[in-house]
Amino acid sequence: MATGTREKIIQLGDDLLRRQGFNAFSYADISKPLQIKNAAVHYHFPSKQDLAFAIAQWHKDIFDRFSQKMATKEPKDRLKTFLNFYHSIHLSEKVDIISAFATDWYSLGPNVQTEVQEFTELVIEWLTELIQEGLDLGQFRKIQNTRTTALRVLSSIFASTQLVRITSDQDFTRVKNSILEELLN
Amino acid sequence: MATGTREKIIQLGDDLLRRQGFNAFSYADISKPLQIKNAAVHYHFPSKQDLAFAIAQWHKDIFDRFSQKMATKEPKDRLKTFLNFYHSIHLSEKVDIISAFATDWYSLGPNVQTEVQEFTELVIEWLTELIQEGLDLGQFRKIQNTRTTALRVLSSIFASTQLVRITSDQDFTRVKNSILEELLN
DNA sequence: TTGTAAACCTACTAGTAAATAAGTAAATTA
DNA sequence: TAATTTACTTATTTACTAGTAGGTTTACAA
Repeated sequence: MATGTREKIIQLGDDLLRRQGFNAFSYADISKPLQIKNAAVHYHFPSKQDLAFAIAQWHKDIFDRFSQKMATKEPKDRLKTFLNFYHSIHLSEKVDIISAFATDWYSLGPNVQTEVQEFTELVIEWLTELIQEGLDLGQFRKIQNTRTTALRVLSSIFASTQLVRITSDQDFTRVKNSILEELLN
Repeated sequence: MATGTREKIIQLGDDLLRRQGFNAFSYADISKPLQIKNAAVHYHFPSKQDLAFAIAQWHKDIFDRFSQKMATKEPKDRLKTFLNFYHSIHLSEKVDIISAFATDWYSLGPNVQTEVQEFTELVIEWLTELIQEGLDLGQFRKIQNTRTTALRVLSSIFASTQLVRITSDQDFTRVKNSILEELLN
C-alpha cells in the first residue's frame, strides 16, 4: 500500500491525526516508527501545516476514487457501503477525518481550512445526490429536504465515531441501523 | 459569575478546551488573561489532568441544576430549551463538552475518562426519559427505540456544532429544525 | 502576639515542540 | 564523466511545555 516515504508519512500522519488529534502528535511520532530522522519528515513537509494539507488532499483523492467506483451501484447499496465504511473507522479507534479537522479547526492555517471545506462539501453533495436518486427510484422515504437529510446522516455518523469512544460499540450499531430503517422503504 | 480564582480557571479552561482542544492550550493561556503566574494555576490544579477533571465535574453540576430547573416543564419545551442551548454553544465558536473530551480521549487519564463517561450517560438518560415522557403524553411521534432516538438527537447536535465550523450556521439551523419536526406531532 | 494555612510569586528545571542549516550518499540527467 | 537533484542525516536553535522548590504576603485563629 504505502510505497514511498512521503506516502508513508501521510498515512501515519492521518492515523495519528484521527486517533489523537492534530496537536497531540509530533514529528517524532512519525519519524520514529518509520525509522527516519525528524528532519527527513521536514524535508517532505516543511511545516506541520503542509502535512495537514497533504492529508486533506489525500482524502479528497480517496473519496474521488470511492465515488467513481460506486457510481454504477444503486443508492441503497451506496449508502450501506458508506455507513459500513464509517463503522470500520471507529472500530480502529479513530474518528472520521472531517471531525478530526473540525475539532482542531483553529489550529489549521487558511489553506488547510479551505481544502477541508472543499472536501466536506464534496461529501455532503455526494450524499445529497445519493438521497435524491434514492427518492427518485422509490428506494428511499421522503423525510425532509435532501440536503438536510444528508446533513443528518453525516452528522449522526460523525458524532457516533466520537460518542462510541465514551459509550459503547453497541450504540454505534444502533445509530447505523436507525439511519437505514428511517430512510429505506 | 466567576468569583474565586479557582472558578475563573475552570471557566477559562473550559472555554479553551472547547474552542481549541485539550492539547492546544497551555497553562500560560490561562495565567496570562487572569493576570496571575503559571505556578498559581498549578497551585489550584497540580496537573492538567486535575483541571480536566474539575471541568468535567463542573459540567456535571451545571447539568444537574439544569435538569432540576427543567423538571417541571413539559417534554416539548425541555427539548427546545436543550436544542437552543447547543445552538448558543456553536455561535460562540465552541463545540460541546462531550465532543471536546471525545476527540482528545486518549490524552485523558482514567479518572477523567470515568467522569466524562458518567456525565455522558447522565445526558443520554435525561434525553431518553424526556423522549419517553413525550411519547406517553402524545407530544412526540414514535420512531424507534427511545435510547436510539436519544442517541440520534444527541449525535446530530454534537456533530452539528463541529460541522458548522466547516460549513455554515444555516446548516446547524437546518438540523435543529429537522430534529424538532421529526419528533413533534 | 504568635502560629498557621491559603493564595499566591519568583525562579527554575527537564523535557519536548517545530523548524533550520549544513553536510552527504546515491541516483539521475546532460 | 561532470553536474545536478533527490532523499536523506547530523547537529543545533528557539520557543514553549508541564511541573516544582522555596519564598512572600495576607488573613484569620489561638
